[in-house]
Amino acid sequence: MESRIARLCIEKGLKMTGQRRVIARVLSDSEDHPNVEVVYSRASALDPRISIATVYRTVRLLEEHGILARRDFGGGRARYEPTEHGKHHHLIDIETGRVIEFADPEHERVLAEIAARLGFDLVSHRLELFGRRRADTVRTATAKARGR
Amino acid sequence: MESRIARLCIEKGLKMTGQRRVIARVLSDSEDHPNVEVVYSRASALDPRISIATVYRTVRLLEEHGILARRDFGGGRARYEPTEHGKHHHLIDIETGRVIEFADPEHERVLAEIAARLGFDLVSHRLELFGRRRADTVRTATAKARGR
DNA sequence: ATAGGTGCAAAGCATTTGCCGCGGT
DNA sequence: ACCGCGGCAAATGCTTTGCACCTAT
Repeated sequence: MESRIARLCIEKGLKMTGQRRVIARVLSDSEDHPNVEVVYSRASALDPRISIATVYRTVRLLEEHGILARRDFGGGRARYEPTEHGKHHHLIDIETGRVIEFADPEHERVLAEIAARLGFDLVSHRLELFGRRRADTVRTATAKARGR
Repeated sequence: MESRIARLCIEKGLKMTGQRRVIARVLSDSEDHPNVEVVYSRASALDPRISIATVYRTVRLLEEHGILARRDFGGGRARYEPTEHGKHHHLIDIETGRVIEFADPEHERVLAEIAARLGFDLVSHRLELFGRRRADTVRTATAKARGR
């Protein structure tokens, strides 16, 4: 059966080749924020006749069509996640590189207000927190957010 | 007379070569967020015997010593600004690339709280807004923020 | 004197692209 | 059949580095 991202591609009228279907599946199934290298190795496992150039071309295409979002968590490689994944931001554990997602709807509004005050319409924004796990951490309900 | 950044270098016990003095001066005098290429050309104008490799090495050194902050405003090149420039964030005009600085002290606290809630100490963060100038913009007191 | 800085050119790394044969629609 | 896609390797753009010489301290 078609993966969620493959279905989005079809909706947009993109040509569905074997390679794209595999890459779409990998991305649909990923629960983390893989970089191109990782997408490539996962895709290769499903179908070895895929080149990394195609992965680069495909993630770019998907990004241009608003299906994927490109992220920069430091480390010099772009990382990707499906956009239809709900509004959230990222907290990167600087010791392990682990990425934790969190939502803060109120933030959005505050940022738009700041932009408006400066005479701008907010088009997009980037917000990443870099933190160190506290030694005395008690696991709370919110801390359950799945690492990605 | 020594530039502000040159003085910081001396305080830290860094060897002050002619090239470093020139680069320090360029950075001290810059009111924008230059990338390495721009720092290089400004430095070359003051003293042509400077290589771009030295600029790369120097901004890196200054960053490691906390004198410069590296920024990423998109476009694939790192940009730099002195750290002792007050806490602020950046709004990038997506049409012109112009960078506008704004401060929002309250933000800091909110972000630290979010991190704490997730069990982390906030070490650093990244916040950039990307916006489009509003056609009907009336220039207000806050809009005077100098583009950088 | 000597540890460290500099210039140059080459290497690195992530990403893009030209070319040409191949495959979806 | 036609146009776009994919593989490969070469190109690109930013940044780093090896090496031999030079300079602050």
